[in-house]
Amino acid sequence: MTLSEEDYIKAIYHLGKGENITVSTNALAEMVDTKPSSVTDMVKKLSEKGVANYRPYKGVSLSEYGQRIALSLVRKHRLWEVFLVEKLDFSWDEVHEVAEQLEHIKSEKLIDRLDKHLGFPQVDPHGDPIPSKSGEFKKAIKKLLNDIPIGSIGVCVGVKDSSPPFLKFLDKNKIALGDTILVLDKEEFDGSYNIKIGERAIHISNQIAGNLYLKITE
Amino acid sequence: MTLSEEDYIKAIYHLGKGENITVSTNALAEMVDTKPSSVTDMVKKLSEKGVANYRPYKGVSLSEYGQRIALSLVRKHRLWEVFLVEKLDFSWDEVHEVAEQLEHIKSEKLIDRLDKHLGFPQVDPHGDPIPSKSGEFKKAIKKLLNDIPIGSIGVCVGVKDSSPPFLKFLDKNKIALGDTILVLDKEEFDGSYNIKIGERAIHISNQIAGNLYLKITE
DNA sequence: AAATAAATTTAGACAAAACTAAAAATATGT
DNA sequence: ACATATTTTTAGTTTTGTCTAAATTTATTT
Repeated sequence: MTLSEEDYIKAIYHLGKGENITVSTNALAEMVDTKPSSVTDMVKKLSEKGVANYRPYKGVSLSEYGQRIALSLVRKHRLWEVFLVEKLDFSWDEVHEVAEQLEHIKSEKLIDRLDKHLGFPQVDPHGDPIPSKSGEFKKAIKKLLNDIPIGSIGVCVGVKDSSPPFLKFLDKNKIALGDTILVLDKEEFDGSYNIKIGERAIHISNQIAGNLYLKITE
Repeated sequence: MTLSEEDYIKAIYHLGKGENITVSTNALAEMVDTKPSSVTDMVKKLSEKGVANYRPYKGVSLSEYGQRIALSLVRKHRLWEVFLVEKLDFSWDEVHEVAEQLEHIKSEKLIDRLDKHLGFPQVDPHGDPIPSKSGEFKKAIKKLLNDIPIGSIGVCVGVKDSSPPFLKFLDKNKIALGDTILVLDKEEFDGSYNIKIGERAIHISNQIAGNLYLKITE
């Protein structure tokens, strides 16, 4: 696959939310930052190659084969993101652009070895799961901390309330986006939580918990 | 610079041996695996861009600017090679193809961080020096072990005699291509050497030393 | 120094991936 | 249901990097 073809495949995959949903020409054009007419051309080509199923005026979806390719690209992308954060000290929000380039490197051995080097990580720095070599992976969902079962592990991916006092609280308690959080238990009395961030256990009110989004994989 | 342009720049650089030598169209065509007529086109473009100096029928050389680009590509290539060997356990001879792709990734930060992650290596797995960020670097030369000064450090890059008995000797003594060798001293009596391979000190005859090529940087 | 050989360039085409403008199909509003 | 708006496709160009074949320049022989 060429670089462009791979970009389209990934775009179809992401617009279809991982399910095998048909996506529109316009949506695709927006996603890959090009004109609809260019999308029509490319989508015909992908269809001829057996990567996608295209019906004029009806949209495109990925074939089995196309999905395999998409998952392999997602796998590469997320492994590189882990590498950038864990080994090269990139921050949470700097990795995407570089991973977007690295995911196109063609070498099976490279990815296998990278996976091993990183200790076979299950999720990327945004809490999204990394597909296995054979393409299996669990879905991730974003939920408020007070809405997920005790014992879950998730990655902090956002806040509901972004007022200065709340952000200040997070800062003071060293809770940052990208942190991995384990939900230890919940107090029946006031609905407060004991959670663990890395090696550090802390206690937070129900109100705090209700403003923290975690990404968890079931 | 596009991928193709970068490939040409690197080819001009390597054919010119790092010096600023004028390179022929045919030689370039062979190097980048294309037809001479395509080279003519590209070389005109590079010249217009200020990357190269081209005179019809006379050949091309890199401009100052082109040389800076070439050195940055060489730097990236060699750093990635170190990464592949040191961190991902690739062997000596598997790294080139993958590094050839990785060198085109565009991110200054990525390379700076990679450099740091690797401990600011001075040479790649083939014993070739890694240019600094600003483009300085020492030349490497290939010499027989019995032809280099005591105290030198070099990387084993080849053998003069490749007969089975000699290769067997190397194997038995765990001397392999890519090994870093320190020349400790030379016996006046028989011209034999004490050398250190990694942490291991061994003794070899002058005849052995005369058949081992090391790459050293002065 | 003329004749031949080799290297290089020019001219014209092609494939990939994009674009613009116009046409066709589908969707929407009243 | 008809008119209009939106979406999508078609047709025809453009750019990048390549190619082939022919023409030109440079190098080598004799």
